Amino acid sequence: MHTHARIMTMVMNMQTHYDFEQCQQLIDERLDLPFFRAVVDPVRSNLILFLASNGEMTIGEIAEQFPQNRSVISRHLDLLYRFDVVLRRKVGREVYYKANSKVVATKFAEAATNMEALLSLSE
Amino acid sequence: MHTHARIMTMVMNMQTHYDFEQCQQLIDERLDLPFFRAVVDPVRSNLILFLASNGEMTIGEIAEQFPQNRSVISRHLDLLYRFDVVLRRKVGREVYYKANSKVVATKFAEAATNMEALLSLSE
DNA sequence: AACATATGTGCATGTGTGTGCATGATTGCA
DNA sequence: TGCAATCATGCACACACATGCACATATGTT
Repeated sequence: MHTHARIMTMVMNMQTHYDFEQCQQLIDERLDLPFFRAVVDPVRSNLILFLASNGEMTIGEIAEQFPQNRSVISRHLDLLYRFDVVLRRKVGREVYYKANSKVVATKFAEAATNMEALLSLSE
Repeated sequence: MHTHARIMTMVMNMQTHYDFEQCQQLIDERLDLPFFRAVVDPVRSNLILFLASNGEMTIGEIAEQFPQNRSVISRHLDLLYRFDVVLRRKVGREVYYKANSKVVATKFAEAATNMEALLSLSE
């Protein structure tokens, strides 16, 4: 085994014992909980995919396709907007929403990478 | 551009308009919402990292390090166990828990891949 | 058997949030 | 200006769930 590879393995398996506070901070830095709590929801995840596949639509058009009330859809979309998950623009009295797929995909990819790194502490 | 590459691009960008029901089913198949709703929680995500870094511990030992009551920690761990996020074994009257890091990392990686594929419907 | 320790569980409480209705605000149109 | 359409928001209600206490259960010890 090469020296370089051995060192890399040591670094990767460096076993650290984090206490509660350290875990708190690491999770906070590497896992965007508010984002995931917004996305990992039956209605909102459905909305994201729906917008990603159907393109830009108004709140009214979207709400027609969902069992929830229009005001409920409006609030869900507003929440997703605050997390940059969807984009919106106002045209007259209508508000058009569309998925911000890149952000969602990136967030999931980042989380996967970070969790992989965080949990691979061996032991 | 090669014919093969052109076809791949077409497939990847094939634009499909899913209705509510189809989105519901696709999300259900490709995003394990119950799993993420279990993991994406301030206390439970902390527990996972804590166990991943500190190795196997009893409920009492774990609870000493957390602000929550021991019974609360017990219930959180039991929930994580039901999603295969942690492993446990009973030794005498003590219950030892440890992180099932592989499952967590795999789930996040799968979700990232699936979301990337689901949301890359162009448009 | 009697007691101590570790954990599970029933219960009450508080908090967050999803939901729909009613209403207000904004914009377009006649 | 008056009216209709679209959306935002205040409000009440329901429900899920996190929490801690008290107690039950299981196991070890004397």
